[in-house]
Amino acid sequence: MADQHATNRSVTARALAVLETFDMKHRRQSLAAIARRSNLPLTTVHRLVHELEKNDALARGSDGDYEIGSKMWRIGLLASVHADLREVALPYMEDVYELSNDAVQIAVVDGLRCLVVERIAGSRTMSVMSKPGSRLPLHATGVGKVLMAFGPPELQDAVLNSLDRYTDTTITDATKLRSQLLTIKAHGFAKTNEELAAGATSIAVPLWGKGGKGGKVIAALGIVAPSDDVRDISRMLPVLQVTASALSKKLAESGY
Amino acid sequence: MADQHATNRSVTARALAVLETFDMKHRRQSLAAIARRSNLPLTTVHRLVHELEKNDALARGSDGDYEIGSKMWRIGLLASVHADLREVALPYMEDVYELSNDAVQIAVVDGLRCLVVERIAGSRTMSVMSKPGSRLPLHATGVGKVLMAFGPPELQDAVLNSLDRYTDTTITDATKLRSQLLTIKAHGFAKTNEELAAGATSIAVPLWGKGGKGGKVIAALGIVAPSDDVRDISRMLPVLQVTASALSKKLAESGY
DNA sequence: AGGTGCATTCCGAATACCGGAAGGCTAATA
DNA sequence: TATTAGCCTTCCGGTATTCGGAATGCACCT
Repeated sequence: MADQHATNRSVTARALAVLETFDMKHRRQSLAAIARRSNLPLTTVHRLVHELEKNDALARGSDGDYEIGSKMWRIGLLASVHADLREVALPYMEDVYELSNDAVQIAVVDGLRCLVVERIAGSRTMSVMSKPGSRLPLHATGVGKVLMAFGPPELQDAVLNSLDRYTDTTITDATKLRSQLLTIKAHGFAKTNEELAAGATSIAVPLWGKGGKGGKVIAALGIVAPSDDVRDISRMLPVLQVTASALSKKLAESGY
Repeated sequence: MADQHATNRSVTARALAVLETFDMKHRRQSLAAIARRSNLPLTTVHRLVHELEKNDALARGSDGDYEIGSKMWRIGLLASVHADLREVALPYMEDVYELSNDAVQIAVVDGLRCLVVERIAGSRTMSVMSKPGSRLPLHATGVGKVLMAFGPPELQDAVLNSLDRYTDTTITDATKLRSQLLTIKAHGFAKTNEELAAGATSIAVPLWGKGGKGGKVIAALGIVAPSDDVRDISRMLPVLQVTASALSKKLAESGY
């Protein structure tokens, strides 16, 4: 199984595969590294990478390594998550941060993961895990569980089908999680306790698009706090709910 | 002349051409619109767009229109302008903003234009022209003139070769601009007065990478203010210079 | 009912892409 | 200095992939 790569992939798909070998941990890569990570023959990558470089999609550092070019950046800014969601949500997130002083984040569903669209936090806060652009597991984060709970059944089934473990409190039992999702949907918020990383709790609520609570959940808003904090993270629930309600309206206005 | 398009372009180039038809004014486009704007046959675009959609590079709205997908956004965040420059510069820019209350921006050279990497400004400030990701002319902006003045001669020649006019004070005389560039290089800063848009002045200074003032200029930091402001924009020069110096060191540290 | 604009499917022909093989380069090894 | 082990690059013949015109089906005007 596992995508026998190479053949049977269009040029476009291969080119994208090349671009996808880049991530936060691999911002600069040698030609050979790209070839390895993309499962493509070296010569093929060589050709593709040159083509991409010629078109400013990749840039080449002085040491010969490749990196994502500025054209990719410019194009990426036009994505809806950025231009529509992030742009509108940021001021609201700042309001929440003022009150909580814990990391505030907003996320959407992306495939079977949860894509962090924006995150604000004090300089010292928590893991590097959830930078904007990170893709976290749906079942082990507050925002993720909200997105699952309010998402389509197909999504739930697919995710429930393979629940990776990250800590010893990660919920990996499908039945248990499924019932938790029902509770979340009923109560309108989700909590996690050290399910992704030790020492971190989180709480999250849904953001609704056009049609308000009758419509669809388009994103989730949540905060992450150290689990040894004497203040209970639940105290922030009302703030999150009020903010989510205001933000939802705003998002609906701007066409979401 | 003028790229007879179509033939003689690789698949990769065509795919990128498709992506490039998107910009701030065209965030969502129909298939036909993409075809028109990319100068590619409709069927060809149809195929490419499908391929891109299948790979999450494009997404399709409910109305059938296409938009840039989240994958593009994620990849774009890895670009050096974003992850290295913007990330480091932002706090410094905020300091400047505190003091000036005018739009603060940072830009790099991108081809024959000047790419706005980040900009902070009060909600009411100036043109929409310079959002992050915008590509402004080099010869009619403060940051642009700095980048030209300290840039390689080839860049200067190329730009001086066609100086578009935007206002009646835009400098379109190559000789005049060339001498101004010398002054800028000597004094270490550039000013503009309504050269890109009526009612706006600007002032800008260079940011140096590794090697300090002996090294290369990697970006420019500037502020834009209404030209009818009673306070002279030049009062901010010292602040810009001090900030630029501190920021340059920081950039050098983080490998720039 | 005819016209315009858009999206989609089909298919034969052409060509742009594939990727193995071979050579050149710079370090590290012996 | 010879030897290995990386990496990057160029070459080239064969074929799989892409190309795009033509034709169809919409939905919306007039």
